[in-house]
Amino acid sequence: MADQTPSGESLLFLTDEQVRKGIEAMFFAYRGFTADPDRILEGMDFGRAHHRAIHFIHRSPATTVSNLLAILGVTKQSLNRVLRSLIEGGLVEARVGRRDKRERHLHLTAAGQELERQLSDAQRARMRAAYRAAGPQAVAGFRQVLEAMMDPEMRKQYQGLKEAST
Amino acid sequence: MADQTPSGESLLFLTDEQVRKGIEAMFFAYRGFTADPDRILEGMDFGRAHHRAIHFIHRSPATTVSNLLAILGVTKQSLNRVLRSLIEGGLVEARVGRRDKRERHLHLTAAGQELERQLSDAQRARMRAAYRAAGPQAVAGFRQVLEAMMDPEMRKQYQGLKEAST
DNA sequence: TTGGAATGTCAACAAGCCTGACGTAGTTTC
DNA sequence: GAAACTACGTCAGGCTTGTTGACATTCCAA
Repeated sequence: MADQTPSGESLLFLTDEQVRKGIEAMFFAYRGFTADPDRILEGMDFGRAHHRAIHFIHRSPATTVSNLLAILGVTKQSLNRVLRSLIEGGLVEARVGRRDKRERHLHLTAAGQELERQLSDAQRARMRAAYRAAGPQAVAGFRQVLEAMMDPEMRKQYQGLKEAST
Repeated sequence: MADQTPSGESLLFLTDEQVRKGIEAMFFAYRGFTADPDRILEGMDFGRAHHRAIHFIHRSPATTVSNLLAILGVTKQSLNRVLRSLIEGGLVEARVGRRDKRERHLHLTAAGQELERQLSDAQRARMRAAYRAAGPQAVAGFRQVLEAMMDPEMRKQYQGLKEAST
């Protein structure tokens, strides 16, 4: 574990310095990415964790707790706290499963949908502005690199959501 | 899928659904992005916050606490705790400013440099693999979109670091 | 020299995540 | 129908990272 000489991988097309620049870009961009929803949520009793839950419940209505667990990658205790406050706040409804009564199927209430819209409008606006500034080709590259950066299981989750209807 | 009524901004070239997909890509990719350093740090007494501090001290040696504050976007009290443990751990050295004795100039010790290399090697390896998988053109797009996504002040910080030598 | 601004430190607390242990209800297996 | 397993919830306690408030030191300018 030593050499820094531009041997091996470095020859491809990028120096360590360029890669490092990409790392910093991720750091700063992620801050921007979360800034708008965070601003909206502050003052309410909710935070980023609640936003994530709302996002994926919206995306996959009637999803179960354990499904959400797998997507979010947190412990059930942690998710449970979030879910409980969302349910108490009247944003999420947990319906007992018909086929399997152990399961809870999660749905956004009207208020939940409204907050979801507010949050994702803000986040989408920034995203869209960035897309517009960078152009369609850049967007394709952006998505490609991000996808390649995911852990394999995460990539599956991500791709699985693509046509999550059915 | 759903409606997608191409009203308003959607006319540009992307549906809401496509933008949403980009949002999820950011979420999952950021998890991968931090996974390797997190794994290395766990077990040590340090965490992600320490990694960030180490990264930017490495990047801009002799930087001051308030400079680091501006880059990291946390409160000075929060940064101070991180810095203190890094100093106690012998990874960072804080030298009192010569011109202005109120300032502390931050440097990595040999041990600090070693950890930095270990962390950034891991992170760069993933980044480089993603870059390689996606190709040079995708990388350019990736960087363009991320840059456009930053808050303006963050973008300045980011670009200011480009040739941070002098 | 006195007072304000800049810089950094200490103490206390909150949010959000974690592990571990346990409880409950429903389902499956034998 | 009993035992084992599954999905979910909860209590207790801990860690990291963030926050605010109060304070010390240093510099500079009136």
